Amino acid sequence: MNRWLVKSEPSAYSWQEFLEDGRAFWDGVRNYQARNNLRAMKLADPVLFYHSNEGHEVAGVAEVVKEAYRDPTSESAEWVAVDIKPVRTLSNTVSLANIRENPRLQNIALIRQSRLSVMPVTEDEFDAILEMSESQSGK
DNA sequence: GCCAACGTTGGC
DNA sequence: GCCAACGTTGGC
Repeated sequence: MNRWLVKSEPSAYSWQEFLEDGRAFWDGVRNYQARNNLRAMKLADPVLFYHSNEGHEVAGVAEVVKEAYRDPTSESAEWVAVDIKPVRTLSNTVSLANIRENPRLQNIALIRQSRLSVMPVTEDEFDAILEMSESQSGK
């Protein structure tokens, strides 16, 4: 099983909207590296949902419910979409600033490749983010 | 609003 | 095939 992180601008599609929808088509990706990551997603892989541009935070955990298929929003067959559904909302969001401060997350693609919108996350990185969410009881 | 990072395009 | 110009993303 692999773990992933996807970015969304809250003004375009927020975690809250995703919760209300109960499922989302992850389409519109037009970057080869991101597409390759979409193609590698398997059913039930966990996916962190990150708010870019505004918020700068991981808001929740989703999972893959449909593996890559041709992106209906593109005329070209080279682009793909996946479907994901919300699994749980983090008890506390984990901010980019906090991620930067965590020694376990120094190599996370979110920091190293800030423009990539779909990226793999290691098991340790995934666990570290969930632990940070649980431990920030006062914030 | 600015700027760094980086992907894409097009001239040569 | 190289590289400059340009566009986009996303943090600050």
